[in-house]
Amino acid sequence: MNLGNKHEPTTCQLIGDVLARVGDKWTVFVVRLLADGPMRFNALKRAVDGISQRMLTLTLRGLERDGLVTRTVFPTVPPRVDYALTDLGQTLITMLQGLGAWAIEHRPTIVAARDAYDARRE
Amino acid sequence: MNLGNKHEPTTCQLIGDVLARVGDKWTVFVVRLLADGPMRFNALKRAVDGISQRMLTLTLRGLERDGLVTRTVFPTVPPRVDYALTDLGQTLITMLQGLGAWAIEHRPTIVAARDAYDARRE
DNA sequence: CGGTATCCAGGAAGATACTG
DNA sequence: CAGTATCTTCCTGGATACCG
Repeated sequence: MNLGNKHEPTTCQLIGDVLARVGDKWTVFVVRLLADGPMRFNALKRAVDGISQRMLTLTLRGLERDGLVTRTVFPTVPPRVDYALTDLGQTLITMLQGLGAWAIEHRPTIVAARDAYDARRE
Repeated sequence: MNLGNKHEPTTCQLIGDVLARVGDKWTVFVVRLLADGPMRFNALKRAVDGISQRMLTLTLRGLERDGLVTRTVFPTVPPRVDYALTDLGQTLITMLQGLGAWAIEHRPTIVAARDAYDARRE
């Protein structure tokens, strides 16, 4: 960890923070789903293929903590909990679209470079 | 958007790939430094505070493999190896600037949300 | 239904030592 | 100088079981 002695974080470190938040295994999927509207816990669990209950909980807690997602409990029986993006969370969508566009545009190049590299080393 | 198709990668998964590449602990720092021009191995090591030789090597190999960075060996004594961004690597810079702008703009909000959350749970 | 609590395996990353 | 090799430690995430 390199938070040095400077009092102001560098842009690099800020980017690092964002990526630490958004760059984990599941966050993008969850945020993307919530972009279309609020969802219940098990709806998310079903929609995000392969996620464990534990990881969904952790992901949602992290997003909630950073003010990107709200958690609303309806005290019914059986209980119901809705998750929804906050305004701040919505702004994330735009950024993710940027990432998505870049990914779509350059993926063929990257795959080709990867294959070439692997062939060279094989 | 449709997420059900399992045969072609969804945008979400593409974004996930990008984040897996760029979202690790050191990549952003290295790319940011190379944005200003080529650098030698030890220059990078000195500039990226706290990185181990091992992790710098791994980071650079990964970037090289994906065609984001070139590795040029000068067969001098002592040896000299320059790393530089490729054109593809340059396009990453723009994206990182987007992330940086988002981070700078919303960081206060996130920190506040985090503090509020922690206070609530404390 | 919507979680927690607990255990465990596997990979990521640090420290250190050695090499062309 | 620019790495590789090895060891170890730490953390992430999966599986499972249980609770309000």
